[in-house]
Amino acid sequence: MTDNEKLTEEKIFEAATEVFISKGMDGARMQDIASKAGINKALLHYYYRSKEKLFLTVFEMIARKVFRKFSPVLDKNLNLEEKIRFFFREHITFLQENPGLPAFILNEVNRNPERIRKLISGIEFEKLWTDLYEQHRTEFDKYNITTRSLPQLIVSMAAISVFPFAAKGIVESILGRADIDFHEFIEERKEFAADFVIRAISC
Amino acid sequence: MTDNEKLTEEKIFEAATEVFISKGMDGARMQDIASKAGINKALLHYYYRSKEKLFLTVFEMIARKVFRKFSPVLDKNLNLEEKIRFFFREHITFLQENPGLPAFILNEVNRNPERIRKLISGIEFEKLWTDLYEQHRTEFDKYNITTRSLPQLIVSMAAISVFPFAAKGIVESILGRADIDFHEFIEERKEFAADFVIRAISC
DNA sequence: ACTATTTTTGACCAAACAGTTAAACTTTTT
DNA sequence: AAAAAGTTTAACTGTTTGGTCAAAAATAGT
Repeated sequence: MTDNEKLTEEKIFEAATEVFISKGMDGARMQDIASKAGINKALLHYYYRSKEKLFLTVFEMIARKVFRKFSPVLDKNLNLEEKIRFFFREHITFLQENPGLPAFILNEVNRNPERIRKLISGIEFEKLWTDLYEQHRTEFDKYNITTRSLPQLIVSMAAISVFPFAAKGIVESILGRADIDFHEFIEERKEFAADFVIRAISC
Repeated sequence: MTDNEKLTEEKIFEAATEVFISKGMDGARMQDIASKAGINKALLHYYYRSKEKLFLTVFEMIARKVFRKFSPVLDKNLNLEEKIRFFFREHITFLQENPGLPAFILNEVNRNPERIRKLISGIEFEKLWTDLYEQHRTEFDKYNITTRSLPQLIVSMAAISVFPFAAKGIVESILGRADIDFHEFIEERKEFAADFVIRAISC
């Protein structure tokens, strides 16, 4: 039955996603994934031939999901300030719902750098830079953002958004000492981050 | 010979540090560490009883090294702006020399959150916050930095400094597409980051 | 109802792995 | 120089792991 097949394959994929995110490629056990999916270990290899193949499927899907979250910024018809607010609101909300993704991706990319090359080799970055530049040429001039400093700005924005989740354990621990709840901190961060960046560029 | 002993133990520790940083706890193999140290695998267990013990020794040493790098900011007799410049210059330079540390620590803390609790339980954060506040009370008032926004600011500064290294593979790849060298990018970042933060708070 | 195909399982395998042991070798102590 | 203590090794062990296989169970095709 092709209906059942979809179900099983999906159950495996979901279980694998969970286990890989929390344990990483090396720490994950095929038996754990099978158990979590409520099936036999042999059935895992029936659907996905090897651990490597299963991992790659999961990793690509997650990476795509994450990187996709950066692009809506490009086609929104907003001015630079609105775009920055839009980005932090949407992106941090996405990470709130998927707090484990940054650490997972960062770790796996570091463990095997070729993975990222394959993933981003399909993206037309040249077009991306130029598009962004075209869209906000006058504002970039006004704010003194040059070809040289734009990457610094973008990496900084990604950092401000992603880092608290990538370092969740540490940040959570330290905030706890000051009686600050992580969730509250993140909620406030959506606005703080936008204000912060906008002030930084508009002086 | 206690001289030889030190040498062997040190050789093991150095080899273990290298392997653990590049492969992580789960990915590291005792045999690899032994080979890299130029010794027998049994000798590893003679000096450090188990993989867990060896890892913990290495991890604590690295974590201490990293966290220590945040504290000099507190006892330097500089005004807030100078301190921010000092922090980014020193911290980014440190990460330049140890580019693998952020990803390693972030990953291992995520993999086992209790580790961090033990580490930072010894630090007096309450004193740390208040010290910082005492030192720069007037400047904080002037810049509108409140008890509420200070943690946001500090996490943002850590993010701006650490993230490019934690996500080195990704950042390097994307920069490469725009013909920007990672090392150059980092070199420029020391000043960019300081300017960025100072402008963000002084408006 | 019978056959062919697909899905699922339990039992198994070889490789990899952390850790052990007993003996050889080296250094220190007396 | 002999005994004691500390260091290093090769060979081994028990377990965990990813992966296989043949047979059973379920489903689809006729």
